[in-house]
Amino acid sequence: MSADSQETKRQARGRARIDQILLAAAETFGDLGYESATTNAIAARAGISPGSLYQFFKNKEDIAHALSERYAEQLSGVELGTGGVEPATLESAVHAAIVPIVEFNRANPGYKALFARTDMPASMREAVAPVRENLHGRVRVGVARLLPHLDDGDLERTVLVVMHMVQGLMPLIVAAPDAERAALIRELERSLVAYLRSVP
Amino acid sequence: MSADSQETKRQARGRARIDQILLAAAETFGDLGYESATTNAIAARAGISPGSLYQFFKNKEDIAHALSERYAEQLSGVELGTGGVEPATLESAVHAAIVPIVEFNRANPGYKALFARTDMPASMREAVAPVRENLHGRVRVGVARLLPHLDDGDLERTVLVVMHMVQGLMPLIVAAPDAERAALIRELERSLVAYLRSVP
DNA sequence: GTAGAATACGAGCAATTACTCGTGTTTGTC
DNA sequence: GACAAACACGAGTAATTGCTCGTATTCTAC
Repeated sequence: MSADSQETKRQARGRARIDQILLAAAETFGDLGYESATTNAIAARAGISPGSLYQFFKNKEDIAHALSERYAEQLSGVELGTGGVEPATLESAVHAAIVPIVEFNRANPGYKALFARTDMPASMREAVAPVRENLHGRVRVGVARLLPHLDDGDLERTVLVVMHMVQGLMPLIVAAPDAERAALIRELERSLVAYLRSVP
Repeated sequence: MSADSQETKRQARGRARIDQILLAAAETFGDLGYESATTNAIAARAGISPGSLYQFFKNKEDIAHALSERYAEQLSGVELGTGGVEPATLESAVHAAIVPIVEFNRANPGYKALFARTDMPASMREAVAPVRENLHGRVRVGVARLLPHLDDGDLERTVLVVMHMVQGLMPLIVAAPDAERAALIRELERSLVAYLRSVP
């Protein structure tokens, strides 16, 4: 996935460049969206030349993939629950998952440009697989704990519905002013709780 | 909004061309998405030259806008309820709205390429305004009837949440195979019913 | 029938953009 | 210090694409 097929031995300087580039890419994707973000703009934002960018990433999609891996790592470090303690209610379980997800989305403007989109060119699907799988797996575990009686098919479908409900409302939440955002988060949590309770 | 500032008097031939172009645009948008669909490809699909296309639309965005207007018209003709008869239950009211919306999405593959996207370039927002306003207004009427006690702010928020829940699940529903689609539609309806019942 | 408007063509322009390549500099290793 | 590998540059290239323009044909109004 990296720039070279036979791994090049990165120097400290090179690793720092990769960080710069991924940061610049995240910002540029966040500002302009994936397709409108040009590789030259990313390089400029990172303070390097276009040629240097391609020393570390073999193409634009490779940048998206690396960024996706980085987001997946960061997400792995985010607790989406009550941290081992059994949640008292469904409400508190949902709340404990939604709050950090919203924070993550707010803190990473490039995230939504890559993942919070319904239309995605086939080439991008593969690039963003790391994050999707990370989240999907964790949501499945959470839903299975809440609704242990579901069979595989029903569980899978419920997970998909939950993820799409969250994804559908997230742009609204992130874009809203502070006061309205709190209200929207309550709506999202309420819709999830109500939905999960309604599962037979 | 049309190609010319001082309206040109369309002949029957011209109106037929506009129909061809909008049909070709809808198909091309549906296949490739808005940005990847080239005007030359639309012209080719419509069986005309690029030059002819620009006799009727001043640019690509103008095509999207005209298509949006057409979708808005078609949607106006779609009954999103029980047709004057008071619905017996919340379930039946939701069902009566969701079924035709899903059908419309399935029948118009270009629709999702324009509207069912979370990231939308600013230039496109204006182009798709006709459809958004049409749907928004009708959903507001429906929600206000179901939840007459909501004040303006709560009503508006509830409408937004409902629309984004539908929009979030629609790609899943449209893409699913027949058997799974029926199950997903049930999930969407159940989540909407549960959410609306949970509104204080 | 004729003038003018509408329709039609398609080669090609101007701008954009992902990416390359020749060249030069810095770093790690011995 | 010498050598190779990593890093860096940025002008340039090939391809794409939205759109134009000169020209030719068809329709409508009178």
